[in-house]
Amino acid sequence: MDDRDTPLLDRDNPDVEPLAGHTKVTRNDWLNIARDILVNDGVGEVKILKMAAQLGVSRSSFYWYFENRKDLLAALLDEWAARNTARIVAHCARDVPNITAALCSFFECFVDPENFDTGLDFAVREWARRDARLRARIDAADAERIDAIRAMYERHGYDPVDADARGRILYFMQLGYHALKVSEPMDLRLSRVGPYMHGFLGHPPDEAALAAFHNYIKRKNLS
Amino acid sequence: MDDRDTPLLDRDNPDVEPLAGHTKVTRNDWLNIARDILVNDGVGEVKILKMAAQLGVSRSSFYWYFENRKDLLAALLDEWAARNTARIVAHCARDVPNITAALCSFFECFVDPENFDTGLDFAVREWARRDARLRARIDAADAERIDAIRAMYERHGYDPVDADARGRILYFMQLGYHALKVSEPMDLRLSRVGPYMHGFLGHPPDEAALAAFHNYIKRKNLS
DNA sequence: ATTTTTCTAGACACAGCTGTCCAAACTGAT
DNA sequence: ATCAGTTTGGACAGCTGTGTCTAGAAAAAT
Repeated sequence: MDDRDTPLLDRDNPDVEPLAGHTKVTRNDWLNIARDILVNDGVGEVKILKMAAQLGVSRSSFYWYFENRKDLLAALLDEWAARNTARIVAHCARDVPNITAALCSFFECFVDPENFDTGLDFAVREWARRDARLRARIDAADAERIDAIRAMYERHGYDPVDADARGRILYFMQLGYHALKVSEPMDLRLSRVGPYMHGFLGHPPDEAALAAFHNYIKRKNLS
Repeated sequence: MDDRDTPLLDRDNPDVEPLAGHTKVTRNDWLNIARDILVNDGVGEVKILKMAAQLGVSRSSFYWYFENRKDLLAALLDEWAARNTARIVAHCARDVPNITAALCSFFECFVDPENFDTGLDFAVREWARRDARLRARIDAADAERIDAIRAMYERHGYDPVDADARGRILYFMQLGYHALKVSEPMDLRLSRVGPYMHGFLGHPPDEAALAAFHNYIKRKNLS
């Protein structure tokens, strides 16, 4: 069941400068392990006791870095907002020559886990089932994301009503794709981008922009 | 947060014969309330203490009807298997004149909550995240359901490979629809059945069977 | 060298949940 | 009316989790 190993700790990470003092773990370590549990097992399983054991550190050390459990969870939510919603908005706001390139920019978020963490996004949605205020925050995030897409369409000449409809379709479709955890090789996935795009745009996509997107994927070597 | 009221108890239900003895609750009451919590809040929240409070009964009464918490959860799972997988299989196995009618029979499961409880299905899937053996049981259920659909296609003349592909598409599409919790009025939903059907079949649907399906919905007055 | 700061450990209090045991209540049958 | 069977309540033990407080260890600052 728990064959998952703990994420790389800062003390074992060569990219992080050696921990000062007799520090054993960092705030980041707690956040990483908590996010890991959140994504894989749900909020309910984010337990200080369990994390302390996995980190090989006393439970009370936790309270040096966080006020309490709520504080940690709030930090995870802030990270979620920054890592997911903000990235989508930024990608949609990019100044690109045409709508095909704009959509490619949007898709970039979802093919690169560095940008949009789908696991985190769905874990937060699951979490919201037990928390009405969080549910409201998610609704706001969805609205903000959809609005960014709508604005993107509008900037490229779509009239407001059309832009709104297309924005929603694009967003729902993209999240639905991930909700079902479809797993297909990247080249198969890429082969469908053209036809999809035609549907999303209402006209054939710009081939140059499409080719650039394919290049981006190859360059980043995403599988 | 918890503005949900407890399901109708047998002691308040006029359709159930009055409880014998000084019985306050029934095994069914426990199951109903547990299923309710499972669907809305997840397995983690299915707590004997909380349920007893909601039922207005002592916690130890629970142990008259169930061995322990695991026993209750196992009962819920058995119900899930019977209520969901078995219904799909039964609907697919029906002896109907043509493939259009067969697909309509399949769809019946999903428009009528009496047949297939989507909330329960997804709650169980969520539950399985923390339970590898349950995950295996779900995989088996999915396989069984898909196989039933495949057999349905085959009975109506589709060759094995084609039947398999169409079976998977139909099943994944249907579950995906519910995963996204799309909420649209039934008439709008119905208006799309024809076009969908064409896609699922590879040829236009039989209009008579389609009309019969529309009638079924109206007769059952499902919204 | 000592003092201060930073971080960790251990003990304690407390709350929530499970499961067991036994007594009590109520009903239906004899 | 009593007895047996059925269902519930209350007390107890035990486990897991949170949060607080205090002492201690190690490095950094003076």
